[in-house]
Amino acid sequence: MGTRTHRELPTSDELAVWRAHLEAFDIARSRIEARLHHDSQLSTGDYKVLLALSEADGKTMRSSELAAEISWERSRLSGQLGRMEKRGLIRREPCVEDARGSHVILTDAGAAAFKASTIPHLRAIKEIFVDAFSADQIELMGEAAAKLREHLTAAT
Amino acid sequence: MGTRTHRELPTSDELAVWRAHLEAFDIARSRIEARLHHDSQLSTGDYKVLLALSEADGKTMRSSELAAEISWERSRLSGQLGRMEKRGLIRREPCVEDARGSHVILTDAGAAAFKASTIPHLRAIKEIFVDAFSADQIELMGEAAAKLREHLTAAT
DNA sequence: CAAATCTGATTGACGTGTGAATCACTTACG
DNA sequence: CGTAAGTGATTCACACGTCAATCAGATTTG
Repeated sequence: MGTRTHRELPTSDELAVWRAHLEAFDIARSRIEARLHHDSQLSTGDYKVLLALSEADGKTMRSSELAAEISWERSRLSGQLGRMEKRGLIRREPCVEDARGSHVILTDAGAAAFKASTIPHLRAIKEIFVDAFSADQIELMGEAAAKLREHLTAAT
Repeated sequence: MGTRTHRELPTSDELAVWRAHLEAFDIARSRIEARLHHDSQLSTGDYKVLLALSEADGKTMRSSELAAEISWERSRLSGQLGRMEKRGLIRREPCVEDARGSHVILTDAGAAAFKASTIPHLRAIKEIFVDAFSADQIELMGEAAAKLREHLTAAT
C-alpha cells in the first residue's frame, strides 16, 4: 500500500524486526542449550545424534545415513562422533558390507543419558519458549516458519 | 481451553513449531551470513564490530565500551579484535587515561570495507527474510520477539 | 601508604562449525 | 581385468564461542 517502485532494501522497521527476532530467539536457544547441558551434560549436537540413534533400528546406523537423517555434513558428524565416542555415548564398528563405512552404535550409557535428558529438555522448551506465547501465537509462528522455509527453498 | 491441569511439557505440535522455527530461521541466518561473507569477506561478528565503531565518536571506542555496546563477553571480543587487527580492519592503541585499557580504532580499510558491505547486506536481509512475509506477518514477528524477550527477562 | 580488592583485557583449553584435502575401498566401463 | 571415477569417512586448518585463569594496573581502605 505505498510506493509503486519495488524497494530493494528493508525499511528500518523491518530491519529492527529481523534483529530483534534474531536476538530474542538466540537467547532462548542458548538458554535451552544451557539447561540441557546443565541437567544432562549434553550439547544439542549430542542430543540430536542420540535421538536419531535411539529411534534407529537396533540402535545403530551407518554414519552417512545418520548424517543424512540429521542434515549434517559428514565432517561435522565425524568430529561430533569422535567426541561422543571418547565419552562413551556411542561406539563405532567397522562395516562388513562395505569396508569403507562404519556403524555407529548407541551404547547403554548413551541410551541412558538420552533417556534421562528428554523430560528435562522438553520441560525447558516448554518453559522458555512455549510459555512465552499464546496458543494462537505459536500457531502463527509455525506458519511463519513454514512460509520462510518455502521462500528459502524457492530460490535466492 | 482444555484441561485444568498445568501441563509441564510441550505438546508435540508445540515442539514441532519450536523445531521448525529454529531450523527455518537458522537457514535464513546462515544464508544471510554466507552472502555477507561472499560479497564482502566479512563475518557477522566483523560487521557488528565495524557498525559500532563506525557510529562511534572519532571511530574509536574503548574495548570494554565496545563489548557492552554489542553485548559481547570481553574474551569473545578480544579474539575477534585479534583477527580483525590481523586483517587490518581495526587497530588497537594503549590508553593514556587508564594504562590497563586500550582504544579500538577503525582503520580506513575497515571503514571502507564496512561501507561497501552495508547495501548488499541489507539487500540480502530484504530478499532472504523480509520478502518471505507479508507486512502484517513482519509486524507480528516483531511482537513475538518482544514478547519472548520480556518472557526471558522475567525469569526462568 | 601498603595490602586487599576490583577491573580492563588477554590467554588457554576446549567444544563446535566449515571447506578442502586425503585415503581407502567400491564400482563402472573401455 | 584394470584403470578411472565415485563414495564413505576422517583429517586438517581455520573461524568462532565459552569459561576459567591470569596479569597488570587502578582503587579502596585500615
